[in-house]
Amino acid sequence: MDLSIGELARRTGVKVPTIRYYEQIGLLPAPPRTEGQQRRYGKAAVARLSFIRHSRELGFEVEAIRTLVSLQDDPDQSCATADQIAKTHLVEVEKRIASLTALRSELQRMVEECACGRVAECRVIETLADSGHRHGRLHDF
Amino acid sequence: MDLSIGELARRTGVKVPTIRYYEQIGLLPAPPRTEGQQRRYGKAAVARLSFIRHSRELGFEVEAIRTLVSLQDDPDQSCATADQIAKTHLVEVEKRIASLTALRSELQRMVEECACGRVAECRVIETLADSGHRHGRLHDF
DNA sequence: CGTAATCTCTATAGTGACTAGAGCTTCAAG
DNA sequence: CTTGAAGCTCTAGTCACTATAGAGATTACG
Repeated sequence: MDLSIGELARRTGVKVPTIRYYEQIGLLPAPPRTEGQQRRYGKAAVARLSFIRHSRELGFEVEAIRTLVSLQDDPDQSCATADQIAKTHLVEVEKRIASLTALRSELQRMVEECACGRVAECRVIETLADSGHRHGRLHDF
Repeated sequence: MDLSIGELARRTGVKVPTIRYYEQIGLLPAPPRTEGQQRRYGKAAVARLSFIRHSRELGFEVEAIRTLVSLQDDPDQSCATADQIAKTHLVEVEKRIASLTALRSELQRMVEECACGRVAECRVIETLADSGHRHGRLHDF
């Protein structure tokens, strides 16, 4: 096992520049290099990068992952922290689902009611122009 | 009706710097100014900014909104374009919901199975470390 | 009318999590 | 030994804002 960055990328599904970026921000440890300064990775790197990737797929932020990987490195510790991170994230995800579901209904209504005539009668434009909506945060998806 | 930027912000729920940003990127027209160079807005600005805000809430990207506002300004045009934008977005939203729902199940399973002992037996960490997963795109939330 | 509090101005830089490009060097195959 | 893919560093760009600094304008109150 002595993988180039490209090989590691292929095995983990993480792009090459992203791997270098993770190293830069200290999420992935700097690996040994060849004489010509090319990175060479071992099994541990594949495991850690897979962990990071899966965590990102699940929507965990890099800061949360930083905590999770440090927990993983210290297996005698209590996992209450990991549990808490996962629970918090679960709440976030549930909020997003609720928000997107509301959005879907609104879009469906917009599209169904659009008879595709002139804009003057268009329900899509009309719905968007309608300002009678709660003022929540904009980024709640 | 001669609103300061702060007043406009309060009425539409869009933050002051965001309003200036929208003007900068040409989403909101530059309003007239007082002698001291302060922006003053009328009814039309309130309407347009509400439109923009609601569109953003619904997850439309700024580029899509640019098209939508130009459609709104030109009410004799066909609304097929607006309809198309909404439909495309609906498909996107449905994908996100599906993705998040799958994610929720995984998180729920993780959290439920965590006995909160040591990290060595933690299901949260274990699930994340499990690399036996499909390689989809990372940004599909 | 004076002054203090608040608001607004511009400009620049920072956020998160990458992504893209330039211009070079190294490595593995033939 | 040559070729060309893959690697290297570094900088800048993405999206949609958000934050900060330091100045000037406006408003409310006494």
